[in-house]
Amino acid sequence: MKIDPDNKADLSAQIAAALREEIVAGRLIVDERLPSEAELADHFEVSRPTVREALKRLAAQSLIRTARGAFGGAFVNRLSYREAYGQQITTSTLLLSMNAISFDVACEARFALERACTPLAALRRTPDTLATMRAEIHRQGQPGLTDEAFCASDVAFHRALVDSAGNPVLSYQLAGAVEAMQPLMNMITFTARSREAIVGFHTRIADALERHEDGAAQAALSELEAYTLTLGRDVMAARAVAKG
Amino acid sequence: MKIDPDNKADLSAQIAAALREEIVAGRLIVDERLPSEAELADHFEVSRPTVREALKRLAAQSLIRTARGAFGGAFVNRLSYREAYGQQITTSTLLLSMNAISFDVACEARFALERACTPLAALRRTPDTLATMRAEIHRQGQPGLTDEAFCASDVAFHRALVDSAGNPVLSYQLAGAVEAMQPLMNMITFTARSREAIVGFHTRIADALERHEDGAAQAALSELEAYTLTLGRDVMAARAVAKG
DNA sequence: GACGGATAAATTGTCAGACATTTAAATGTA
DNA sequence: TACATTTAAATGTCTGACAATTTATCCGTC
Repeated sequence: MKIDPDNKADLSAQIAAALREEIVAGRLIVDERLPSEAELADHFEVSRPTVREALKRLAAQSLIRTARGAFGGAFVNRLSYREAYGQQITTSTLLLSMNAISFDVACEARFALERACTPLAALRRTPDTLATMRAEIHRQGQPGLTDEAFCASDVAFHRALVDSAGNPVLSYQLAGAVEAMQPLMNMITFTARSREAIVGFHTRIADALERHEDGAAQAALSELEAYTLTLGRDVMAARAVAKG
Repeated sequence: MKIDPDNKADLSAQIAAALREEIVAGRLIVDERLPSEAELADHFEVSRPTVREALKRLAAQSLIRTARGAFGGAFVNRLSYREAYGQQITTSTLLLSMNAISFDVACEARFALERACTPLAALRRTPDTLATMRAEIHRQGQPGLTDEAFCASDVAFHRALVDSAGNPVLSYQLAGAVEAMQPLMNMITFTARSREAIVGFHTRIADALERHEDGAAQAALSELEAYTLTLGRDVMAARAVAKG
């Protein structure tokens, strides 16, 4: 574990980078215990608060976990799908909200990614994932459903669609993307009018997957994309009018 | 900005969560300055080191940046594509390396994602992205190329393919995925034998995109996937023999 | 010998105060 | 006005201490 030259950057950032490199390169393996804060401070020739700041940086990325008490300390954390999800959703959400991504671009990316799943989903969809999709479709048809609940159900449906592909790596990549784009999508589903149409598309998708028909699923997804795009443009136009 | 109840979790984690929520919810906007460390310590009724640990957690996620000096402080950071890339690659790489993802699953996910790009890439590929792909293909054919350089060129080619789709959100999602999976892929391209075949597939893909033929590009990608899968299984089998 | 509770040790979490460093604005001077 | 100096505000770092937590060990009792 190498030391820091006369770098001008923050010491805690340098130390965090050094430890991160050890972990990423596999020289510190999962569940291995890092030296104690005092030992690290001694090794890097800095004070304990500086070491602690470095460790907190790693903890923020879920690279380590800490335990107090004797035989406690910092341990290399096995990054779970769940934690990775959270990281990705936070990153993607902020990236989209902070960079003025146009609705069209986000929409295109989202549906392109989802269409990547349908060939596998048509092949491998299980009674379980189909039941989940049907349940969400049914919920989306309930009259008393709030807008928030409808949007949440929408996310759950698409997540089930992605999970149908039976590939956890794919699920990880896409669930984050779909969830991050949901805030952008929400504004357009906030009308009772469009719910019926969306339920129709969802039903077509579920039906197609149940019949193992990839083509039909892709077609339904593409039409849903086109419909979403139209609604989005209408909303944008309405906003422009309201503003001007 | 709410305070912390009698929670047992670390104070710095709680404070970081509170500030993160402010940023994600948009109540702290880009380039807005956070209160100084002393003011935050006063507000949350904790010491300055504790506040600093919280701020370092946010800095690790690129949510804030800090500047020293008068009128310095912590500012909400505009998350750039570049930073988001880095986050995603780190997360994805660790997720894959720490969770015993099978080669087949990773391979399937990667090519499924790439095939999601070809319809758009066939439509929008530019002379620029085509030239990049051709240049990388040429490099991959050089006899003296090291294995590391070949793998790097392979990544660059696939990245150009993704960029051809002309959708930055898609590029962000996929470049991270492709790059994270590269270490898994590397072991199988470490044979001179397979280079020629891979160059052939790459050429077919570039040709297909140049002719705006999505179907041919998808076919070439699928064959490359099948070939990669075969090579991977051979390597695995050879390893099993060597071990047993 | 076995069990249970007090004790000790190690480690992280938190605090207080101080000093160093950096940066930009304010001030003073030619 | 232009330039150098001072000043103030903020982050970066250090020292030392204490609190809280957890495990292992020791010891007495049954």
